[in-house]
Amino acid sequence: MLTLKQIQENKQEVIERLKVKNFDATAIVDQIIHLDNQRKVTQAKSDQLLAETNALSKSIGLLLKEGKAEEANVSKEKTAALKEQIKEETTLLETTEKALQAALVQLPNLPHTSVQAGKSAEDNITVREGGQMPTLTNALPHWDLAKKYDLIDFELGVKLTGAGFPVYKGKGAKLQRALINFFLEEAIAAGYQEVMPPLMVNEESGFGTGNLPDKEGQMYYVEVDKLYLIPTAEVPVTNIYRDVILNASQLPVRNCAYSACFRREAGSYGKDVRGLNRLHQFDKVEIVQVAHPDKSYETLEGMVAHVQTLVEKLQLPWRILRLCGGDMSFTSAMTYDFEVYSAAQERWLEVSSVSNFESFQANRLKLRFKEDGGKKAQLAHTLNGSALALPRIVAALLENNQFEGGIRVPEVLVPFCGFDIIS
RNA sequence: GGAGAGAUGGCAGAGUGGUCGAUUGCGGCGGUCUUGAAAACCGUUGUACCGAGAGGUACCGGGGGUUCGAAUCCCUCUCUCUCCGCCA
Repeated sequence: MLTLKQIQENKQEVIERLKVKNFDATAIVDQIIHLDNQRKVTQAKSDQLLAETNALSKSIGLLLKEGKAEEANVSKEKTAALKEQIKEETTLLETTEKALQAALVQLPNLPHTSVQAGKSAEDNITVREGGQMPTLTNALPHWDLAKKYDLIDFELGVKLTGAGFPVYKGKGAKLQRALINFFLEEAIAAGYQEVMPPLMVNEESGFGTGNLPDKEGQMYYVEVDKLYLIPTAEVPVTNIYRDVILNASQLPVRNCAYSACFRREAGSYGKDVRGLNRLHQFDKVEIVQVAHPDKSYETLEGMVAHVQTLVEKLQLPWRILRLCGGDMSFTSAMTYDFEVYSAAQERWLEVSSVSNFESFQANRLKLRFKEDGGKKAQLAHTLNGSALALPRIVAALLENNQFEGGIRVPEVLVPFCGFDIIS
């Protein structure tokens, strides 16, 4: 969430920049400023009353020590009246703070000043592209290939769990492992430290990365234990740094993690959910960084460059989009999407999203750092990206590399899976 | 799941109703000494909010209560440890 300081000092700018995300913040910003001002007044009053009571209590202690019980009793009566007032003020303070918090979490992150306005995916800008476009005729879609070579069983997944939970089999399963290991090794070689996080998180973690309260319905929830299945490793990995104060010399912190990801995907339908295009459970390697505010956009470019090497090594046709304000997530200040082209579906599939959240998550997480020798802790910047999400990569690999005799496995994966042809 | 013990500052560990934001040790930072280092010695060392400042307020796992006053007493929740049971 945005900081109160940001909103108080740059009210008009906040409103203007959120227009780029098609968000009218005027009413909420006014409400926040009003509540914050009320909070300050209320706190000043309540602090002063508390100070008076504290002083009286101290004097009562001294009086009793000197055996002046009569005088002590007079003071005790005085505190009774003060306590009434304190209760009133603190109740008001609490409700004001709650209302303030409720208003604050409604504001999306400010898009970076260079982000273009726009309504939907159509307004995204292609910043780079590469790879060979496929020239296949009569290419089979990946769901047919998966059946033909017995790689993925969607119906079996329906039997075991439900739609969107495929069962990978034989070389299909091994290809998953190979991709996971390939992505992890690439990330480690690029300087990321691997972590293997829990697949469920508590409510605090969901709040820290901005998944709660607004995306509640997108996560699976285990009611009895009040735990959420993670929609991405971003959630547990970023929350490692919740309530942490780092030294500037430790930045940037770089982590990578493989995890299964769980998404309810309520409201999705049609060709978007066919085959591997949109699943309730899928595998992903995620990269996460905590960066110094002055360096976070450099960091973002570095992460984009890393993801680019992955799609290049896999020899897939790729392009990088910079998302317009309207297509960006609630929490992001700038996002690049990676898409790969799939030969049979004849369309671009999103396989990665790399974002800078600036201090938006850090503010919720209380993730801060201190300049070397500095006294004051300030909010760090957080970033993350998929590197990469498997299902659509698999879809594109199967579709683009098919030939009469089978499916060719990209060279970089052969050491990881042990075969070069699926037949 | 049953029984018991515990949760205090970066870490260790005191503190069982008042001047305790908290003794002390270690670690960190600064200094003295030294050619340099070590040792020794001296000083310093939490976070947030309000305030122009002086200063004030809150925080001893979370929440609630008793009291003029709570790290300290009571209730409750969470977590950790030990033993028993079960188990990948």
